[in-house]
Amino acid sequence: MQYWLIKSEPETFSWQQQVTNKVEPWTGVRNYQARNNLSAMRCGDLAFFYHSVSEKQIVGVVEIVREAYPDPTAEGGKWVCVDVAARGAFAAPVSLATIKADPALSEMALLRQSRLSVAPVTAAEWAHLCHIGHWDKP
DNA sequence: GCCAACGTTGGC
DNA sequence: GCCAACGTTGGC
Repeated sequence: MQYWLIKSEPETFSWQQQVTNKVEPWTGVRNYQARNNLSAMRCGDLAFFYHSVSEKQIVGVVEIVREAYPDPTAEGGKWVCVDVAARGAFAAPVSLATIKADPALSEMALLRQSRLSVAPVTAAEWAHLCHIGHWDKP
């Protein structure tokens, strides 16, 4: 069981759309490190859904429901995508400013490598963020 | 294989 | 809108 953080610009694909669609293919990743992270995801893994650019906050949680397969939006089968399903919104979205200000989260991949759109999250970071985001589902 | 030029992401 | 941090491309 691993934890992740996936980014989306809300103007491109938002949490609200994720909730409406329920299951969504996470396509469009064109970065090798992010692709490696996608490939390492397993069914049942959980990921934070982060709104980048205009909001810069974690807004909800998704579950990986289909492991890496060729991204239909890419030519040549070079890139992969996974399917994710909405598992619930953060009652209190956690902003990037909050994450930056929290010593317990200072080592997050999100901060260390801001351009990485699919990043790993440690179990400790996950538990801490769920706590301050008031997300108490299993 | 190196590196300058260019493009993209994402925070400010 | 600007800029820092990366990543990619292409000339040498």
